Amino acid sequence: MESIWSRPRDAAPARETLTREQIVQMAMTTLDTEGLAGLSMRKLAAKLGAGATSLYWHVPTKVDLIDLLIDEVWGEIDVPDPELAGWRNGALLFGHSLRSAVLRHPWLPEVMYTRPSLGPNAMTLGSRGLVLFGAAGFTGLDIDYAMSCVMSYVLGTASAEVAVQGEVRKAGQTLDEWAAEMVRLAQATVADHPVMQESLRRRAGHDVSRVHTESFVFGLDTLLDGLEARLKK
Amino acid sequence: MESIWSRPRDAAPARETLTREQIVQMAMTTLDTEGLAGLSMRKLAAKLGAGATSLYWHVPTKVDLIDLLIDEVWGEIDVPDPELAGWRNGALLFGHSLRSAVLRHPWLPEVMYTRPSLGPNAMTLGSRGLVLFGAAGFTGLDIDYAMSCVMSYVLGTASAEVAVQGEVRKAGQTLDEWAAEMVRLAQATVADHPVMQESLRRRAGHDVSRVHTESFVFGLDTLLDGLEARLKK
DNA sequence: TAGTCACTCGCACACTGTACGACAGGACTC
DNA sequence: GAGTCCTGTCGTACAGTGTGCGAGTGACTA
Repeated sequence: MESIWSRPRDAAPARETLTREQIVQMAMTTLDTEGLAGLSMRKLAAKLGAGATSLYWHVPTKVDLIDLLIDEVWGEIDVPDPELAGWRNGALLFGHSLRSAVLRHPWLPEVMYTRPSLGPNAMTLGSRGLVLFGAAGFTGLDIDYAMSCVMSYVLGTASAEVAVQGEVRKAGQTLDEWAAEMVRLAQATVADHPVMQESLRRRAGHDVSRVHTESFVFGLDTLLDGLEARLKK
Repeated sequence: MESIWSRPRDAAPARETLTREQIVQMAMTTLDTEGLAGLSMRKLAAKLGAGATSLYWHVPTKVDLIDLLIDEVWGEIDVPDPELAGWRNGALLFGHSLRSAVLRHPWLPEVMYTRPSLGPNAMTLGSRGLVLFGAAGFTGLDIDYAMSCVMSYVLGTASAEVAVQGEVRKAGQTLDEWAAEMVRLAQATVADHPVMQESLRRRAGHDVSRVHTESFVFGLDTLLDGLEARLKK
């Protein structure tokens, strides 16, 4: 449980100097544009006009830096107040906010499942989420369960979504070009999977990213329906 | 869309020789016991009594090797025939099978979200899943949506679960020791998050891995409830 | 016997995270 | 003003990484 959150920060800076905030921000834009593989301490330092090992004064290790970045993302998500939106609307908004954060930061799934999130933003995200599902009427452990099943679902779908987006970008195609090639290639590959072929044909006509969104909404609605039903029992 | 699946395999071997299957299997046990960071081509080759670069005759790159390993995992999951189990029971069993596969191979989340799965086992998994949800009564794109929301939910929860397990193992504690320390530490850290503290206190009494399972079942049931309700409309 | 193919492997390259210790400059104490 | 500390920078070095290249070896075929 030794983590960057449990160690105290240092006092005030003295002269014109690198800051942890600068480092985090530059790392964030690097990650967003070049992906996890594009982030090295040397390159990051160079972008900041600093020597490679200077970063280590501000940040203990690269892993800790990434923990900071993850928590930064948690800070971007908004969890509505159930008083204002109602719990179901709030959960819906929360889900969409969470998904779009993952889509904005496609490197997140690659790193977030290596370590539980214990940073300050993760904490307030958790708190507000619990408030939301507590307001819905859940009690005891069910509050936690309701919160975490919505969160897991959203992160799961969004993660899968960025996986195909990453593949597509690497191939230098548009999503629809990729999907089309996928269908063509499937004629040969999945010859013995008629059910799979049918599924591919179903999607072929539609805009790929719309299908992704629709699929996401379908699942989220279904899950919230299930939660609502559970409340009425 | 250039992937290891689209390239043809080579002909028969000649003399006593390394095989792709050996490599895959050894890599699998290494990954399961030492994690992703413990797998390097050099060390893997050494375990097989081979030179490092010999592996590259059998496998194009490390990334491709990992693709093979991922597909191997997909092959372990069973998707029941809806004729035998009924769709809801089938989906339940599928979910549990999927979750336990992730728990057996905790390195999976770290790699599976970097690229869509297109291997043969992924295909049959997909096919059988579609059959299952087709049998439930869904039609058109809804079949795909139903299938993928269950899959995303299960993978999402299981991924989060292995994240805390990994942290715990790294700390060399049992799950419950870790949880206890977590609660203790939270007294200070989350002082301004009373809702979070309450949640931690709720869990404190219970066996941690039982709570995980319960949480998983709660969400899966809820999701299937939602799907069932959708069918009746 | 010669040649070809399947396979192995040592070396080398460019790159990684980061420990260490030397250094510089501002701020404090005497 | 002199000395000392604390904050911050950075060059060098180490142990590792994935993998391209080309030389080598054994078995089979003509």
